[in-house]
Amino acid sequence: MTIEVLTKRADFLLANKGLRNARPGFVLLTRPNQGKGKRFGITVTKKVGNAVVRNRMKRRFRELLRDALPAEGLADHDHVLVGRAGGITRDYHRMRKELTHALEAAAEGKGERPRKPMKPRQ
RNA sequence: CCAGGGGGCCGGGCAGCCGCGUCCCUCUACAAGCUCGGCAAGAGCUGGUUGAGGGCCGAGGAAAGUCCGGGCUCCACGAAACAAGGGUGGCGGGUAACGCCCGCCCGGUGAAGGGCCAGGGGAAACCCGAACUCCGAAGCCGAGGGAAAGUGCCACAGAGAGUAUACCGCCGAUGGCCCCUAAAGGGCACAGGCAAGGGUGAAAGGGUGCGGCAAGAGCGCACCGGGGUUCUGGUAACAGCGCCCGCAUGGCAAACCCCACCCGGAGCAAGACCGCAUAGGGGUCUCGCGCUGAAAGGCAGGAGCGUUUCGCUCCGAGAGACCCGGGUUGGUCGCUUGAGCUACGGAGCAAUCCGUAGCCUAGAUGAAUGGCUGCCACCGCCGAUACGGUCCACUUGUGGGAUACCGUCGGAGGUACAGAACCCGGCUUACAGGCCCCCUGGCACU
Repeated sequence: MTIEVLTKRADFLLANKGLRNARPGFVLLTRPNQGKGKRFGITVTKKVGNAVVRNRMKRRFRELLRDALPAEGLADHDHVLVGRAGGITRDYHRMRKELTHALEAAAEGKGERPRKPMKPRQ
């Protein structure tokens, strides 16, 4: 089974209404998507850094998700990782374990309630 | 060796595991089209899609800032002139072009050093030589056209700031007054003369010296500066020699302005096509509805093209304003062969250009070009060490001592700035660190 990538802005806005699980390097958003399979997306805002920083963070997150989702991902859910300050400097393997725990918490229905949708950027 | 400078190049490497993007190839599956077939079975070909495997290539010197200049695309465009606005500004060259680059000119700055010189040493020859000042290379800096075309401004301070001025001061020859008088002389600072010195200032209407004078002053002279000009050299900017002028017109043009030259506008969200959507949309208000014709259309008229002339376009029975609704956040093309890169040869001081041969070197779009691990490399820091060198001593191959230096060993760290988004030529800014080359002056040696 292939894992699709989210590309539409509307999908990200919907995911923002799902469960939030924050970790030092990232925030994991999960939300059921009515049987469209496992999908993922990555959000790194300009607040985090310049283009080099943002691209590097996206590559690391993509690597984390590629490793984690097939086994640990939630079926028929959208997964969105939001970049935070420590996303680059934090040890990769440590973040990998943190992602596992975040996914487990999401599968059990734990996590914060959704925040209010942010104002559209750009 | 000392001193002062300039430029170019690179900007981590290797290995393992896993992964991404374009393109190509093989196989598999699916349906389609075409051809061949007895129009049967079937075979072959073409492009597409799904999946698997393999191969090639895959960020920068600034990809950045978006400050200039182009290509390309669309819009406007009949032409020229003029106006407006913007830009550039020593001269020559290079270039597709530039506000860029190269060479040169001018002004300023510029180390060691040199000239002049007070003075010192010396019997002399000669030597040393302060301050001021002058000459000093490469390099660096210069919005570097015009201030005798015009207008304007020059704050504060100051007496006076561009028709110069007279506060302190100097003088008071001449005239006046006073003293003493035979005469000479002396005094006062009244008339008046002066602008040297002081003071103010960013700037005081050439500077230094000598003469001159009552005191002064280009008043006269010498040198320096400045202006004009003949000639010579140079493509030119300009430079040099000579002659003349006693000096007559300070700064600001990044204040207006004048002169010369250049310039249509918008940008790949350009633009083209496909799909979707709208169904040639709806509502309200205002103004208008001339002639001809069956109609299409034509004419009058109106509007626009910066202006003018001729000319062109549109409307011509509808037009305008406002509100509501729809589309532009799908796809394909544009999209990478280009002022291209490399090598060799040639022209040129150089920027750069010419010739020949070879090469094809990212095309993503929630945006590929990577993630993790190990080893190495480089850098400074901390610590250890007398094993090698530097250092000291002498018995000249031994001893001593310190960790300041180069090595050696160990440790904890760091490895920058930064990510193509249509493409080029520049500029500017950011940058851990490494490598290389060159210029100029001086000293020493050969």
